[in-house]
Amino acid sequence: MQAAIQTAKIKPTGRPRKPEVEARILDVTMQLMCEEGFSRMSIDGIAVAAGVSKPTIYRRWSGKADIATAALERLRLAEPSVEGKHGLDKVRALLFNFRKSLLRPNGMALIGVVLTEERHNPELMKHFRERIVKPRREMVATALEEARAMGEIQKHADIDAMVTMLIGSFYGRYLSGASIPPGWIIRIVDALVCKG
Amino acid sequence: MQAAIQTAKIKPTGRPRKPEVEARILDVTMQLMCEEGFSRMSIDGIAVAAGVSKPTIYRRWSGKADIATAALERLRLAEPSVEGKHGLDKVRALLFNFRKSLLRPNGMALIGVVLTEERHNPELMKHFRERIVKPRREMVATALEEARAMGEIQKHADIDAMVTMLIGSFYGRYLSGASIPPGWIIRIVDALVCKG
Amino acid sequence: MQAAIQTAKIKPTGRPRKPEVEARILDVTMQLMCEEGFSRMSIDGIAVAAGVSKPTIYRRWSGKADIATAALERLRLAEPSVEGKHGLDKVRALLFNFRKSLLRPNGMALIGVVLTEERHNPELMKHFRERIVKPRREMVATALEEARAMGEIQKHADIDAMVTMLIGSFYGRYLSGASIPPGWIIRIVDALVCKG
Amino acid sequence: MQAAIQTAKIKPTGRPRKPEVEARILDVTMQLMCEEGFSRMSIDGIAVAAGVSKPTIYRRWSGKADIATAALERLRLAEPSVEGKHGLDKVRALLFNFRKSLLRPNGMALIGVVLTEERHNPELMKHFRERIVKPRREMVATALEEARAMGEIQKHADIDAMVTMLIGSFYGRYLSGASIPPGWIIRIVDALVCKG
DNA sequence: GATGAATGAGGCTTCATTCAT
DNA sequence: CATGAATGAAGCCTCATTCAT
Repeated sequence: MQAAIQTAKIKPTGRPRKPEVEARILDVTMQLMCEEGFSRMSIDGIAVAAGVSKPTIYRRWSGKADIATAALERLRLAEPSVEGKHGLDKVRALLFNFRKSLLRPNGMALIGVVLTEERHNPELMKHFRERIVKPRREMVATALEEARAMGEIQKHADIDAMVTMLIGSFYGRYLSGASIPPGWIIRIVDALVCKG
Repeated sequence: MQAAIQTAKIKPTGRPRKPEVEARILDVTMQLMCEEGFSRMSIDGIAVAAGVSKPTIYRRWSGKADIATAALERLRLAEPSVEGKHGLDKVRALLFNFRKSLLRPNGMALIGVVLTEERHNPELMKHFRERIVKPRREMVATALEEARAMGEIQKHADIDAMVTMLIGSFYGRYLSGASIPPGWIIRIVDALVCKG
Repeated sequence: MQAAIQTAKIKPTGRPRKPEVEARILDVTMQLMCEEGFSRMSIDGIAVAAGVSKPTIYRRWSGKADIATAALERLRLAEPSVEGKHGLDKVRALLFNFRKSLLRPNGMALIGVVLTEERHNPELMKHFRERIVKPRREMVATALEEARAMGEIQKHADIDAMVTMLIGSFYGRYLSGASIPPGWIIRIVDALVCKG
Repeated sequence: MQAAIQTAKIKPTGRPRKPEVEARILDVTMQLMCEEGFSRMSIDGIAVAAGVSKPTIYRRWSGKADIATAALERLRLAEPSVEGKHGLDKVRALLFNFRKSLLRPNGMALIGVVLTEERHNPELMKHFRERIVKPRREMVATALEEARAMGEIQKHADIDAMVTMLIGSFYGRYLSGASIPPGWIIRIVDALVCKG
């Protein structure tokens, strides 16, 4: 990290790259990839939408797959705060955020892309897992552990399975064609909790 | 005369179609679509792999989207028998079949395709839901109802949510990057059943 | 001619060709050729419009050019009667007929076709000249000769040039983009006749 | 600043276009269109003959019809000088030039193209009329008016008809199949002039 | 003889990528 | 470094023609 900062201080020769260009290109790439899918997304389209020329893109990345990878790599799970919530309430709050992100336009499209491209561009899936899936799972798992500690769920609950079922239920619901109302979150959490 | 009309098999004139061609084309289409995705799949590729010429394809379908739709439309949930099982055992058996189909090469790819193409070719998603998702959900739901009747699960269990979570957990698991061992089925069913 | 009739009496073996089919195909061919031009005209289009299959066409003619040629070959200058007219009046009547045929939809299109195809299918131009151009020219020339005999035009008038100018003026007028009103005929005939 | 704006030749950025390419493509297009007709002419053919790639063409024009239109739009009546001639002499000189252009290889072919394409690409006919037909007609008309002023032709001569007949006679002659010798010009002018 | 099916060849257009200022 | 231009390789689709009943 320190090294990186030092490097940044070396005055680069030649015309420096405008830093916001990079971001704009990757933003546009992500958007187009979600809208069109990887194959249909064109470098031309990215260039036009980002307001740059194609060589400007190729100077930074080596090809279409590389750009897409970079766009995915930059992804962070932008999770709104769930401060102040605890245990199952926190779980529900996290799932509520998840729901919101899925309901955004093209909210599921990225999953389609990484699945479709898994064979051709495994990097995409890899980054998607690292940047999006894993953090979310960890947050939910932590909250569930807290709930367990609080006695809201059983001592021997299979937290890993629970995380997967909670999150997976959204995919399942989407693929079934049914809408995902806010109440869905109540239902799935209830389904896991014995109220005997 | 009436009889004649009723029974007359309309004699088809002209050269008959090679009978197996249709199936071969659609098989190949489905395979390529899973391997490459809709966009990358090419008519040329289908023609070569099916051993026919392109016009032979175009005589039957009007274009790429039409062929893909036909391939999906032809899909049926080919569910191996779960005869003799009942209640939760049947649920587990059904999920075991599901697992097997997902673990096949490209088992998840089709989901990627329909998600990616949802905007451009909504027909694909529609058929996927009708032919694959819905039948499977109904089978699992029926088995769960049976389990409920048998007292294996609670009276007021939210069966719809359970179906979605069970099936969805496979998607969640796949996207997490973890493998899906046979024991997974035990775990997710257990997670839903109170063993108070 | 007699021989032909005798030949016709020989009972042909096999299923006889429906005679009106031939005519229908050629009619359709001529029409499509005028509407679309030779290249754009398709055998498929002819077959569909004539209500026959493509091999039915290929059994009779050897290819696209052959069909087009046959269609042109069948053309006859269908000149409405100008009986009772003489001299310049007859000339004007003939030109009036000519005008009418040019003003029909696609009236000039055939000329476009034969000119465009002159290099690739010289037969078309040849038949067009023989069946259409030449007969019309001869009729006009004869009428002009009559007019000369009647003293309506000068003794030494260059009848060949006059025919060409009269007829050609319609092409010139069409290409200029101006309409061709009935009065046009009066004007061009007047232009050739000295009224000193 | 104002001055700067006014005089500044906008510095073009990026790789400049090879300068002669445009002209070469349009030349080739015109030639192929005359030789083959619009339909038979292919973009591939143009690209090869012009020594460029197809995208180089598509960067400049939006499609086949657009290229053809551009080629026609670029046409100018390249009329050799008729300086020093006046009245009917000038008319004859102009017609002599016309004759020469018609006798060039494919001299009539363009007319075939515009006629054939009139329905599908009316722009072609429009440009042909504007660039070629109209200028020529105006030149001939002007010369005829001069001749009239000089007393070479009658006061009340129908100049518009005369122009059309003179020019049209070439089309008529061509379609008749007869050659167009130099003497033709003498004959048609004589035919219009009373030598009583 | 007539039909519907099949095909090889080719046409238009676009894309990812590289070049030349 | 950024740009507009150029390109080879496909991709989709259609056509003239032939095949097999």
